[in-house]
Amino acid sequence: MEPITTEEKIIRAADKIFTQKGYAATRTREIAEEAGTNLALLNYYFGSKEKLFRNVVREKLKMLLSAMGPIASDASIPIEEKIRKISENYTQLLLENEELPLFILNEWSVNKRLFADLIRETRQHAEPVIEKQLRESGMQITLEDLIVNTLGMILFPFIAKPLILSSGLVQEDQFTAFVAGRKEKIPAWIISLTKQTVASV
Amino acid sequence: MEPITTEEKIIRAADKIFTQKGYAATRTREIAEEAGTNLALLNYYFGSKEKLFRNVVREKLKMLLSAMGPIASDASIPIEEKIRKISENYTQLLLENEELPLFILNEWSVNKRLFADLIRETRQHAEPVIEKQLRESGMQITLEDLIVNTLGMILFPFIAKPLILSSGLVQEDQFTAFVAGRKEKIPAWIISLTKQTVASV
DNA sequence: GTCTATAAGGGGATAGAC
DNA sequence: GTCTATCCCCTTATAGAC
Repeated sequence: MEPITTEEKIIRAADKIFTQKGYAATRTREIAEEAGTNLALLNYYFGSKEKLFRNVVREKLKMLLSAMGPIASDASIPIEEKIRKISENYTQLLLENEELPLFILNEWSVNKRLFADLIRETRQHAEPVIEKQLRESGMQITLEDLIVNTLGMILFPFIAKPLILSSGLVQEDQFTAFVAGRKEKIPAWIISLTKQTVASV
Repeated sequence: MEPITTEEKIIRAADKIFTQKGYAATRTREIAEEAGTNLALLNYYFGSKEKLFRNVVREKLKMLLSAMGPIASDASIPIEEKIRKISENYTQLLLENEELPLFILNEWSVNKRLFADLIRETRQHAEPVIEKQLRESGMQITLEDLIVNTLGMILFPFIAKPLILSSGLVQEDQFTAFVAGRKEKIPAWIISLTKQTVASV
């Protein structure tokens, strides 16, 4: 077991505070305090608040995309199995990082340039693979809708957690069970809505 | 046509800047400039940045909830019709206020106390009504899953818009058509997944 | 009601001792 | 590598003239 370096302590503190409060509301002094050190060392190691933030976001974004990319772009995995695995992986990841999706999506909307840079490093290009599998499977849904529905079902409970709790729809101590339960249901739901024929109005 | 008062100009400017940047990143000077006035008047009318923010959030939250509440809590509307109307209303509202859901959900997660206060003023209590309709309809889904799935399908494209555009899944100039198309499909999707029987694994 | 000028404090960053 | 002290700009808020 390596001792934790000061640099690592700062990264972990930054991770925690930035993810909780977002870039703008975060004070570098608070990160330093959380890390058990001081402001000068933060700048000594990372140069500036912004550089430290880029560091954190890069890791978080990688975390978020790597729970999906390798599975989605593997042509040997059938599409139903992909949905099952992604639902499982993501829910697991998010249960350990509940603030992750809202943090990433919000910072993304505020700072599109930063993410445009980072996404170029990380892209997986799974779309053509799934597109092909989708055509061959005869599913009644477009690629865009399939992906948006799947991600929405998985991510939305975490994004809207305060609303869900405030409304009393789910009790705080049952939230984990709620999303864990959903991760089993989501694949079946997604399959069922790809069997949808033209709706009678 | 009434002339727009200074107070109203400030509110509109605050609405725009807060919604775009969030509370922490917003500078009161920028709101004043956007309103074509100055910092002193902002404090003359609203007392402080925070009070102005509460004002904006109250209206935005009301806007978000009123697109759903009155329909959801009306026991005379069948459940399928509710889903159809809510999908229609929300999508329309969000097309005119794309940043609304991410703004509200993000500020909510940062400042739970503020929203706890505001939600008490605005609550609709539609859950018991829908719960009853759900039991009588024989749909194979829980109330929580029905609501989370429906809201997720409607809201998620707007929340994840930068991700959806960056991935190339939808082109910028087709985003409106994408979500407008979804608002017709969502009711059918939701119905289809409530017909889901126990999945064979 | 509206403005200019300024107070008071917080924020990120750095100098320089150890 | 680590710390304390400090710089200096920017922010919110207010005083006071008009």
